Amino acid sequence: MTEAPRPLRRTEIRQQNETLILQAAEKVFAEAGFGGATMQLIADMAGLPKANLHYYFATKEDLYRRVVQDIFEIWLQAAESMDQAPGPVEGIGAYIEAKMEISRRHPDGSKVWAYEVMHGAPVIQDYLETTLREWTAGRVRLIEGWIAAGKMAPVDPEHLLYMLWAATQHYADFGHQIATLNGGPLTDADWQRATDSVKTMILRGIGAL
Amino acid sequence: MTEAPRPLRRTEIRQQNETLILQAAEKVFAEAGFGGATMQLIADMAGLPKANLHYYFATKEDLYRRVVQDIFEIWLQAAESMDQAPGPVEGIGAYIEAKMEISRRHPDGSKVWAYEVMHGAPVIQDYLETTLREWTAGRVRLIEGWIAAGKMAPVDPEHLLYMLWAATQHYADFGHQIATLNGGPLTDADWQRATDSVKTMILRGIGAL
DNA sequence: AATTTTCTTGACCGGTTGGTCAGCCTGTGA
DNA sequence: TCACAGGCTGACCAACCGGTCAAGAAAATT
Repeated sequence: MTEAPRPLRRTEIRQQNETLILQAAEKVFAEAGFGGATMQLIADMAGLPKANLHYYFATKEDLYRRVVQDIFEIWLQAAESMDQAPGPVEGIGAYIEAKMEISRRHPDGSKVWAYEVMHGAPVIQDYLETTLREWTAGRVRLIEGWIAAGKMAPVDPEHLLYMLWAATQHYADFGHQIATLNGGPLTDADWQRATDSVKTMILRGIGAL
Repeated sequence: MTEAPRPLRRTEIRQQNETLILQAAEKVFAEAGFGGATMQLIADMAGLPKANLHYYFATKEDLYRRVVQDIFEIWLQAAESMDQAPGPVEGIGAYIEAKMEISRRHPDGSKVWAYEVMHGAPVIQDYLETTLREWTAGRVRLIEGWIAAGKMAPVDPEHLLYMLWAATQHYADFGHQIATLNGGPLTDADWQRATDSVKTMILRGIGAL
């Protein structure tokens, strides 16, 4: 017997179904890519008829764009952990922890982002050229300040950022490969060890330890 | 006026067309993923009729599998640079250089590999479980030997390997993002600086410098 | 020169895709 | 209570997909 569904308000309905669809879409896009994903598959995963998806999201591209944008927001929030830190040990350490946590909690989102960038960023090119470029420039200045203050070795700030992104996102994007080599999904202890390893190697690599 | 095509031998024809198709396929699979790629697109890029593709490769999956396998071979060859090195500075240094060179020369291949692993490795799962696992186990022992000999800090060998893969392949898989932030494709000097940055940070990060 | 084998290709096919739409259902405000 | 706007969906469609095939062209073999 199914539980009696309490009547929902209009705004609730919209909110609920949009997030339901977005969650399903994130998963399907991560598993199959944009071209491999089908609206029918997303609909089935969301438990809704396909036509209902098109009521909330006009086209497949619109839906995909929303998924990518949502991920970008989460991704940018982690950046705040880097600011207002006295030095690289705290700032970069916190950033690594935040990014590793995202790789763990939102592996599908990370994959969709990777997929989008890998294929030339047809949807979020403007974000790369504006928001991401500005954010990067700001962190480069921050790192240069730390270097000038003698708090870390004179590494190239851009390539340090690339390494931070690469090392942390790798645990989401290549999670399947890691799990295979690990003999199964990473446990809590595995994730802790991974985070510690990345932090130790990078912080020592930039001469901050 | 077109140049008179010298008559080709059978083996030449087969060889020539197969590599022509494989090159086109690598590019298209990298740009669109397996699901987004179409045989028609690959055929157009190779300058052949679609039916001709199916003469050399029975199915789209067969063609895709060949592309992934070819990349895996190149990828494994770079591993040899790590062996027969007296210590981590030479071994890991050479490995980073080899992997960076692959990221530069075969960015499409790297993307197809990333795409394959990201989507659960449906085609090359057996390679991960056999060849890659054995290779990894061998390098873990190599690194453990270097640690025991006091040639580097006691880092977790697996996570060091993940960082090597992540940092180097990032320049291929996320090349578009890097080029955007860089204001254009990386020049020779940019690639040299990138390689040096990765080498310096990682080698210092594992206490080998 | 004749014959066999390999290679090439336009035309075609069943199945699937993203997207549409008319009509129905259901909260909401008067 | 009633009218209306927002939410829902089965049925449908043109376009496109991977793959097939028969018939012809070209090379190898006899």
